[in-house]
Amino acid sequence: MVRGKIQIKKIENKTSRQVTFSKRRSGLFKKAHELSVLCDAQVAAMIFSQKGRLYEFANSDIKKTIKRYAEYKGAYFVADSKPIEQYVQGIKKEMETMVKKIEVLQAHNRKLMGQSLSFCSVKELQEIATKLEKSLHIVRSRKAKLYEDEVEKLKAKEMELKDERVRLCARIGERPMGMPTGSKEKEDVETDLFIGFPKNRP
Amino acid sequence: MVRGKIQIKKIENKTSRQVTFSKRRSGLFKKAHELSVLCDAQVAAMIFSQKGRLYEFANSDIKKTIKRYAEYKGAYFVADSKPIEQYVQGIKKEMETMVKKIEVLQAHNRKLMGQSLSFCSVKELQEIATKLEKSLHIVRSRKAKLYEDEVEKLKAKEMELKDERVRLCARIGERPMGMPTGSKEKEDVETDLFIGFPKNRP
DNA sequence: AACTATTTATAACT
DNA sequence: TAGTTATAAATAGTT
Repeated sequence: MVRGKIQIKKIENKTSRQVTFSKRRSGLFKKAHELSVLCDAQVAAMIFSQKGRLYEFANSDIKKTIKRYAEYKGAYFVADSKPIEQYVQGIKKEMETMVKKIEVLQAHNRKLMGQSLSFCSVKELQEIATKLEKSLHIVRSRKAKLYEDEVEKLKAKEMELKDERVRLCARIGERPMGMPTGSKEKEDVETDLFIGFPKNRP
Repeated sequence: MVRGKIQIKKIENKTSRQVTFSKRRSGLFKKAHELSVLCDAQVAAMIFSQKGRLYEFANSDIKKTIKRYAEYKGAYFVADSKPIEQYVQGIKKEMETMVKKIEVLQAHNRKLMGQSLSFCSVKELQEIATKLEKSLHIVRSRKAKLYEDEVEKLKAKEMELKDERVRLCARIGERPMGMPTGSKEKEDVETDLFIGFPKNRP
């Protein structure tokens, strides 16, 4: 039984403090629940016991409530929560690496393009020149190869067309005529109609 | 006066709902305070009214309590709080841009180095060759200029040294002797000590 | 965890 | 919004 009103100050007896914690905690959560239902409010409560154990109540998703709280308050206070912080740090490091990579590539590019040579030594210039010569050689070879291939292809096509012509002439004139243009006259003559004795007969 | 126990369900009358909200809210916070003091616990509570107004209680810094809660729970749930989310989004976009930039630079570099030319057209190859020729020309000119400068410098130095020699000789031999090496023998002869009659005297 | 005397909270009203 | 009061609800100390 309650003998009188209690003072609101820390309960020194460990056992009764734990008991009171348990009772009042459930009382608090009950009240919180009733408030949320009766008044259609969004309520969240979190309690850490002395031992560090967490007890929580929320009528809706507590994370949403905390987020809403964060937005209401400006949200920055969660900025340094560790995992995100580490994540952002990781990204930043990656970015630095990228920036350096870009700088190196740009420098190399500039030199290959004949820019920013003011501080190059003769040796360095010689190296660049050698690189450029090699590249130029490769590019020219490649270009030459492409031309060569093209010529090959055209030749092949030409051959194909000639064959076709032979075949077609064979079908029309009943015998092949795969000769170059020069021989055409002769053939024309030979296939002309002729009345009377031929001139070249004895 | 209380006529009987009430049902825990939403109070439909707006006015009494607001009154009850106000009373029970303060009751809840009072209980929360008492719990925190009596049992030495860390307590935080947040309530959003129907109108969206925030009421909060915490015996210590509420932000610390929420942080502790976040750590206890794994902290990821705050990852998409808007400002950080936006920040991270911004960084990611920047990274994508960088990645693209690197790819472009690398592709350009490769071509300038005579690599990955397999899918280049003749026209493209010609453009690359032209670039390389220009670069090579610039690099060679630069190299030539450096050599030229070097030669200039050496010539200047030579002149300086000659002048110096003239000046020194003038001080030692009391008259200038800025002649090339060929005249040296003669001067040596003339300044040698000589005992007896000179040969070239009549 | 259950009991219960008493305090505390609060619903209905002013 | 604040005060009053009858009554419900919570709970301190105990078993």
